[in-house]
Amino acid sequence: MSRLTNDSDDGVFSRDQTESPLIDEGNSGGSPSGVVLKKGPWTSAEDAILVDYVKKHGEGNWNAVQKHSGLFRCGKSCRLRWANHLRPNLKKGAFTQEEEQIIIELHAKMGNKWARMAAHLPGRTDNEIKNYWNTRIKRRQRAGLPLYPPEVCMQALQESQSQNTGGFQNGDNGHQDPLQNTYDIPDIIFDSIKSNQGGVLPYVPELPDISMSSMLMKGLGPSQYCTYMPPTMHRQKRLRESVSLFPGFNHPSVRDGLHSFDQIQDDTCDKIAQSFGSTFPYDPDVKNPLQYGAILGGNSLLNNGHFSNSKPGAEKLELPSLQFLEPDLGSWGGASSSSPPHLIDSVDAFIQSPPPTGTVQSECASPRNSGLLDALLHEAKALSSGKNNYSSDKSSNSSTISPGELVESSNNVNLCDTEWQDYGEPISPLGHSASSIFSDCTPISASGSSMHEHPATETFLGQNVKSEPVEPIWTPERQKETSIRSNYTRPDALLDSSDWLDQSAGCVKEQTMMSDAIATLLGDDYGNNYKPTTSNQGVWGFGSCGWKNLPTVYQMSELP
DNA sequence: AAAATCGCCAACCGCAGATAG
DNA sequence: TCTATCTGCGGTTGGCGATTT
Repeated sequence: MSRLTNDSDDGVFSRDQTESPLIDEGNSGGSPSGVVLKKGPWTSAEDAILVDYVKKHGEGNWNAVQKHSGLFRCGKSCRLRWANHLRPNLKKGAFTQEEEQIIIELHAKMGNKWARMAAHLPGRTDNEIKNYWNTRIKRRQRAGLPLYPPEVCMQALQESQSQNTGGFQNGDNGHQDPLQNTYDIPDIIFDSIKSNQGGVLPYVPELPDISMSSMLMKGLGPSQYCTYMPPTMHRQKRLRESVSLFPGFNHPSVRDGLHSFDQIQDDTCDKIAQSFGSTFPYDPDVKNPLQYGAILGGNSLLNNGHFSNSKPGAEKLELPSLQFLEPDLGSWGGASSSSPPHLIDSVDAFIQSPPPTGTVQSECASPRNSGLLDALLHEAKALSSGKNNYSSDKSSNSSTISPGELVESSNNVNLCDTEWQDYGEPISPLGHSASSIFSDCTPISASGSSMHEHPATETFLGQNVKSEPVEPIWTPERQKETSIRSNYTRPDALLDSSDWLDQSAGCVKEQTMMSDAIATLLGDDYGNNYKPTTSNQGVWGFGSCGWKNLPTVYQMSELP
């Protein structure tokens, strides 16, 4: 048959090897002589040969291994085996928490640059990191959790702001030490922020519909909006995963009250869908982050009555890095009538733009295989190209919320507004008044109707917004259940139970949805390992104090 | 107890850049 | 300058054990 079996006298080839030798397709690394090269798992004998060869000849010239060692493996396979398993100083076993944190940070900065990431993790291979990340993606997506902890995004934004190097750096960020948190964020993001501070709200009628919300949805992971989550996962499993992802929930005090944490997500989904009248059909083809953003914007448009012309089947633009986003985007993108949670809306409102009018992606194409935040930055750069087009002409963009409306909306929620002012307003992590987020996320119904009442029309920012409940399964019982559980989505919500009643009841009539959204947005690693840093608090008002109100929000949700 | 599902891991594949001839 | 080869990287697949239904 081949040398594969004939030369087994050296002990290299085990029985399983000779039984089904695979023919190397002859691509790079294949045997030029056409000998049958083995594929599949390596045996210890093969490992020994390879190790011995490398000891003698050093790394490299992998194709010569087959020629000189009698090892019938292609060069690529040898290199891979050596790099991933045989080379010295390899660290085996599960990633430590520190390593995981580093990976998260690195990925936030680099994207899917596994090799670069591996360079920052001694003893770890790119393959390991890649596998870990892919598993993490699956797990968190299934659990409806954001991919990145908030502090990662906030840190990225914060440090980018402080960096202020005045230029968008090239896509190759890997040369910087991510461990130093030198994230490369285009200044455009912060130009917008500064504009907000100056009272000149960015209004970008001609900008592609890339918004901070979409950026956040990407950066934080759209998965916090579990609406796209495939409903196939058993609730118990989701509960398990949720708990595993929220170590804090293992605490008895929390766990005892968490009779069905996964229900939170379901409820969140229900509420969101209910509130926005969508089932968020899954559409894996919709990869357009811009459309994604447009849809997000569409929500804010719903809120303020200026509906966007984002529509189903809009241009499909590829994500620079699809990864886990694809289905997520699709879930949103497939429903023009649907809207994501309010949380993001006011972000959009500040960097709102018309729906994509062209192939913006081509203008801001991220480097190949870039990661989420990476792609995010490129989008932002594209945004920057149109930044100068800011205009106050509201009429030119029916899809844009006006600054005035935002201010107005902010005033509707004095509680949140005040808190944010106390902690750094108007600089918010999202580049604008955080209170506007709260206000937007906190539908103030003039009629006082609650979301669970399926109001045919809700008043957002003084405008009537049609709400199209999809699943008439929302019940007061479920709402109560959800509200209670919502308190557990952020462990710290349990800590503060005294002052929330003092808060304006008018601020929170419909808190549940928002709290869920925020919980999903922050709850993940917040409850896990989010240790607000001083810098976080100081710059963003996003530290523990900055979110002081969140527990209130949750607790308020328990109001009858 | 069996089937289904999932997570983890290892390995392969294809592409692209670098380098040598 | 062109071509072939090597090397590295990222995406994907498949196997296997564990867990769940």
